[in-house]
Amino acid sequence: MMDDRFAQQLKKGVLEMLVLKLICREATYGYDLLSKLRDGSGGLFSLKEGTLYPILYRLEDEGMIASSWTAGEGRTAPKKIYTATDTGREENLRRQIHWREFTLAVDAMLREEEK
Amino acid sequence: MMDDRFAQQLKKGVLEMLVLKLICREATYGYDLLSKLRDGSGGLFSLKEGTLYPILYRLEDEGMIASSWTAGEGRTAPKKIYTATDTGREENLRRQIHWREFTLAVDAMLREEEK
DNA sequence: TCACAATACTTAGCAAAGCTAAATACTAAG
DNA sequence: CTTAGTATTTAGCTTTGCTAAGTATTGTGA
Repeated sequence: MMDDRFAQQLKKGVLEMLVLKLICREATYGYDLLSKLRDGSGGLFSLKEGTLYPILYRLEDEGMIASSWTAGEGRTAPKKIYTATDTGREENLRRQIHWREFTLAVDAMLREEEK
Repeated sequence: MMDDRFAQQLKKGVLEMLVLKLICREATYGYDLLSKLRDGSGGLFSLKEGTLYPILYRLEDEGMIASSWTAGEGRTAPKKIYTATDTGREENLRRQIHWREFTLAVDAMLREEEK
């Protein structure tokens, strides 16, 4: 498993982008996001709660997402459901576009021929 | 010009990967790397010296690159020339492979259809 | 009933790396 | 001799992912 400093640093920014994207896709809560990130990335984004929750608080502070509590349906503890705001959806698009431009630029630099 | 927190964070790790790559391609020195990064990325990686030099010291500390001074040829100040070591070349390949896998995984998550 | 596992959220503190800013030094040109 | 261009060094800040530990609720099984 590759989980050295390099692998860790690459996630900076990307993680928050993915969380925002997932919430834009469908309103959901923290613990569920952990599974979605883990399963949707082939294990590459297997976060501990301590990594995810601060991201959610940050996104909420910045007005990208909004939260509301729901009583634990059936058998589980109460959940804090997060929904994307309009600001969040705009920012989500902006980030995806920038991510695209960014990776294109990096790939171009990596591709340049050896001398 | 997009240079907010998001844009900044995306560079984490990538910058060091690109610097190592450029030195693997051809032995060179700090100030020259600044131009190569700026020009090769369409201005996306327009670093100040204070960003680049710590990367070089880190790579040297870790044995990825080695340095030697050359007297300023012609009209300029002395230069510290960096050359990739065998370790550095191996690590360079490893990082490029990981970068590829990483971006593929992220792109796959971004692509998943909206509900 | 009562302990335990599963679900779910919170918080504190650390480490890594990019950023700004400023200082130093050498050479050529005016 | 002053200024501009080249080149390296260093200090200190900020953001964000990481580990680790803790709290609370509910259903299940001994």
